[in-house]
Amino acid sequence: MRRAGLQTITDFLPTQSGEGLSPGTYSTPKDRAVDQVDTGYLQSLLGYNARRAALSIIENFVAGMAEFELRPVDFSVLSVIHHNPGITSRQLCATLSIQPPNLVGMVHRMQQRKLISRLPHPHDGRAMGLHLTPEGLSMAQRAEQKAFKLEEKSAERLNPAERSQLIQLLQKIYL
Amino acid sequence: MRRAGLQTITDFLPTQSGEGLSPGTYSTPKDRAVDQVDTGYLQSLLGYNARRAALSIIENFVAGMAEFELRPVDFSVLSVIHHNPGITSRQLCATLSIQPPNLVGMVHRMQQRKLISRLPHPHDGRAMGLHLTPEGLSMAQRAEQKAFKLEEKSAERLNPAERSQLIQLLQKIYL
DNA sequence: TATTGTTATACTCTATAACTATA
DNA sequence: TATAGTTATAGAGTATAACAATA
Repeated sequence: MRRAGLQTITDFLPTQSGEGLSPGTYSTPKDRAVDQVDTGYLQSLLGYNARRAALSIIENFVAGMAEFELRPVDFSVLSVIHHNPGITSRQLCATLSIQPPNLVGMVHRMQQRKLISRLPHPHDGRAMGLHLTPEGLSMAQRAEQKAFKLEEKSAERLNPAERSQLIQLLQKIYL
Repeated sequence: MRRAGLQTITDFLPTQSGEGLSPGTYSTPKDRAVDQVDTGYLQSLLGYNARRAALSIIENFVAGMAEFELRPVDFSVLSVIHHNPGITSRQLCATLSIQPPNLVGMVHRMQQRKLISRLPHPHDGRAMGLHLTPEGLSMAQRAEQKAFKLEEKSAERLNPAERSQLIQLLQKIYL
């Protein structure tokens, strides 16, 4: 299964922070072994750190949400419907940057699990409104509670002020 | 191609920050349309923000590195070899959390592009040391310079102190 | 017996094209 | 003509199993 693969890095990257390391030239002795790998340069890159931290949190999240059989994306879908009853597939896709064809299966499976129901849209005959069933609501509430505990675990080395500042800084990047 | 897909969310998630929103119960009128999607809950989750920020940076990075034909992972491989000449495939895999079979092709392609060379390991006949060619060194230097510019762009709304604090906080999550 | 590098391969995720029904 | 939802499908990423060569 690929979900465990979220711990893999494969995507990461960028560039130097304010006082970062110099990209300078390195002498390359071709006959010496590397005993300790120097990751200092990558660790000076914001993108590398963001990716690594995100993967760490996701890994923890995946493990903790296994009991509900919810992948991160499933949790998000459930949660967005929870807080936006009647939302359409299209709105959900726009909100979570999911391609419409890729949402179809997720919604279908959640419907089979009796977590969500699709009702006619009040004034658009093409669309369907997504709602939680009582079971879905119960699971959303329990999953959100669990998510809170998992977040506490991931951020255990941050105090409340740091945690909220971290979120603020992250939002300055992408919002 | 999938690289563009990095803007897709699919993975995100977690839980509530210190003073986050209440997961509480919501009334669900089944006959009303959603006009404005409320993303407040997800935005209170550290993991969601980390994932979104990482994707934003990656998207910017992918676009900016296109001129070098380097994906983020290629950049990281090149950069780690740059700063650790003679590193083995195995060490590289451990450093970047790449599965060994998935590194083979990357190394092979970079070798074909004359960016890296593989030399016998000084005291382990099974292993090969990875080194940059002169062309590889030149590209690593230029790419790292470009990465710095791209990072400045991604973090343009952060001052130097905020940028370095963001990195510190991220490292408290995963290190 | 364990490890390095490798091949082959399966599975998951993501994107695009094209269709239908309705607006 | 444009949009919501859908089907089919291609492509990229990631994982595991198994092997030869060397430690």
